[in-house]
Amino acid sequence: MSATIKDVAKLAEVSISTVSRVINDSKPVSPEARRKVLKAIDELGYKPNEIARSLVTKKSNLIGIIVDDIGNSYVAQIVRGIEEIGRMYKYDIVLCSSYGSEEAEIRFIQLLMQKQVEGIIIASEIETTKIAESINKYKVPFVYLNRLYNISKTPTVTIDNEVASRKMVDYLYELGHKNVLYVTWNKNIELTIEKSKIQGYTDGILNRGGLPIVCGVGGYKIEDGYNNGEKILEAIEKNNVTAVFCCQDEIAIGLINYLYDKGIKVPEDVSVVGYGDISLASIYRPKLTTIKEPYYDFGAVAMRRILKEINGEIPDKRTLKLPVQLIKRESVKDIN
Amino acid sequence: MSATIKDVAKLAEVSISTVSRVINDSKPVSPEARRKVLKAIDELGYKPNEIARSLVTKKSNLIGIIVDDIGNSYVAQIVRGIEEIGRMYKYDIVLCSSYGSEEAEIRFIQLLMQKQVEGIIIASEIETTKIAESINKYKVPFVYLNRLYNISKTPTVTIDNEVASRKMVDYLYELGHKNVLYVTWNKNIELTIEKSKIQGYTDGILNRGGLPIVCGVGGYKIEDGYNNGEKILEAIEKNNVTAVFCCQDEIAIGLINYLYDKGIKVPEDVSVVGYGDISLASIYRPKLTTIKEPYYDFGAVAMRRILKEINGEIPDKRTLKLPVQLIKRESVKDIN
DNA sequence: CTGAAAGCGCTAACAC
DNA sequence: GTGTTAGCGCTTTCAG
Repeated sequence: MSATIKDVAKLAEVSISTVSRVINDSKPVSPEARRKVLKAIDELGYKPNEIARSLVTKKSNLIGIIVDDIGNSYVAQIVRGIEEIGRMYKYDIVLCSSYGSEEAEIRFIQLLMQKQVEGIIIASEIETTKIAESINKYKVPFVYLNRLYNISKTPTVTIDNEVASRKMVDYLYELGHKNVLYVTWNKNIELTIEKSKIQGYTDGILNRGGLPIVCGVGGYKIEDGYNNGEKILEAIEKNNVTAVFCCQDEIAIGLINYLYDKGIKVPEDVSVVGYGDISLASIYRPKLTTIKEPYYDFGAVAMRRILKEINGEIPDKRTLKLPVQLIKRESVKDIN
Repeated sequence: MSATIKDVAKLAEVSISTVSRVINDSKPVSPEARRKVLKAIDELGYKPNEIARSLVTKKSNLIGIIVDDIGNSYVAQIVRGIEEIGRMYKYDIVLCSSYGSEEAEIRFIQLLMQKQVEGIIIASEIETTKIAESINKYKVPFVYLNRLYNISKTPTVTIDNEVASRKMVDYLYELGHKNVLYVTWNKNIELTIEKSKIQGYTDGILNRGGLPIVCGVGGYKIEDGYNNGEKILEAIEKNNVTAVFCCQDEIAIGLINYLYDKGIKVPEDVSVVGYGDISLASIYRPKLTTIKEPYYDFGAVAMRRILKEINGEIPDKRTLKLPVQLIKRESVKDIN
C-alpha cells in the first residue's frame, strides 16, 4: 500500500490539514512546517490519491469520450484534439468505443456518469435523438460530433458544408469539368449532413448552367466506394462525366481503387475528389483533392467548449462552424 | 446533485446497508425489501457513485494506457484490442498520448497511479529503461508494447521477428528474387527489434547463397521512406536489386510513393514488401505484401495478462510470441 | 498559522 | 435478514 496523507502527517509531525494545505497551496503554512511536510512527502514518495480527492471535491478531472471506432483515422484525430486541450487543464480522457451501437452509446453515457466524468464528448456515426435525450437527463456538459448526421438541437462543431460543397464544384468547373457526378452515401438525405452538401453541389452546378447527377452507394466506407465501382462507372459513361465528387474521402479512395483495378487511371482518365481530408488522402496516390474537415480542431474546440461549461460559463448550444478549406492535390486533371 | 444511497434508503424505508446489498447482490435480502429498494432506485434514477465505491473497495476498474500517438493506425488497433477485452471485465480505459516524450510517459505513469488505475499498458516507440524502472516502483501490473525497441526484462507481446524476416526472404526467393535489399530504419541496431529482423534477413539470404545488402533511412515513417527514395534507388540500381524488403510498412509505402512520383512502377519495375500489416497496407495500391504483426491481438493479449495479474495470478514476465503470418498481396512480381 | 472534526458516498464487518 | 458503525483518503469548515 502506498503512503497516505496520514503517514506524511505523522512523519512530518504536523496535522493532516497542514499536509493538505501544502499539497494544495490552499492556505498559508509556515516555512518551517512546509519544509517538514515536503521532506516527509519526498521520503515516502507520497502522491495524493485522486479518487479520495475526487470524492470530496466532486471533481474527477475526467472527460468521457464515446467514439464510433478509434481505428478510423478521423476519429483518432478528433481524440487527439480533445486530449491535447484536456491535458492543458489537467483533464484525463476515458475512452469508450461503440462500434455503431446506439445501445452501447447509451450504456456508456451511464457508465461514464457513474465514473463521475465532468463532461462527455461523443464522436458518433449514428443517427439518433436518444443519445441527446439520455445525456441531457444527466445535465453534464457535452458536445456531439457527427460527420454524417445532423442531430438537431445538440451542441456541435462542424464546417459550413453547403459552402464547402459549392466551392468544390466551382473549382472543378474552373478546371474545365462540366459534367460532375456527385456520389452520396445515403438515399434518405433528410436527417443527414448530406442534405447541405448536396444542396451546395446542386446550387453550384445549376449556377453554372449544368445538370446535377447524383449516385448513391449506401455506405461511407472504402468498401462502399469499391463495391459500387461498376455502378459509378456506368453513371460516368452514360453522362460523359469527367469528374466525380465523392461525399467522403473513403468512398473516393475505394472508387479510385476500383478504377485502378480496372486499369482506369485517375486523374488521367477521370478526376475524383473527396470530402474530409482524412490522413489517407495525402498519403494515397494520386494524392486526393478534397475538402478539409479539420478533425483535430473539431476535437479541440469541442473540448474547449466543455471546459468553459465546467467553469460555469453558460453553454453555447449553437453549432460552431470552422472555416472551409479546399485542398488542391493531384486527383483532378485540368481539362481546359 | 444526483441521488445517493442515503436517498434511496430513506425512500425505501430501509438502511443503507440493505440498499448496498441489493445493488451489489452481496448478501441475501428479503424479497419485500428488495422490491422496495428497486422501486426507490428506479424512482430516483439512482446510480452508484463509482468514485466512492472505488475509495472503499480499492478497485477503480480503470486501466491506464500510454501510447505514442493514437493517430498511428497500428496504435489504434492495439487500443481496440485492449479496450475490447477490458470491457468484458468491466474495465475502462484512460488514454494518454506521449508523442514520443519519455518525460511525458513517466509523468503519465505517476498521474495514472494517482488515479488509482489497476494496471498500465504502454504502447511506446521510444527506447528507455527508465519507464520500466518507474513503473516497477509502483508495482502495478503492466505490459510494455514496443514495435521498435527491445526493452529487456519487461513483459511484452510480439511475434518471432527473426522467423518472420526469414520467411519473407524465402518467399521472395521463391518468386525469383535473388538480389533483395533490406531497408532498415536505424543504424544502431543494438537495442532494437531490428536486430532480430536483420538477423532473419541475413540468414535467409546467406542460406540461399546470396549477398545481404542493407540500407538505412534513419526513421520509420512514411516520410522517411519517401525522402530516402533517391538513396534507395541508387542502391537498387547499383546492386541489380529486384525486390526491396522494408522493415516497416510505412517506409515501404513512402518508398512506393517516391517511386510512383518518379514514374517507376511497383511491382512491374521493382517489388517492394513491408512489415507490420498496418491497415493502410491493404488499402494502398498496389496492395502491400507484408508480415502481419497482429496489433489488435497484441493489445488483447496484453490486457488479458494484466487482468490475470490483477486477479492474483503470478505475473508471467516472459515475452509472449504470437504466430508469424506472411500476407501475400500484390506488391511483389513473380520473375521466374 | 494550525489542529480537530465533520463528512464526501459507499462497503463491510459486526451485532442483533 | 437487517441496521449500526467504522472507516477508505482526502478537503474544508471551525475554533483556537
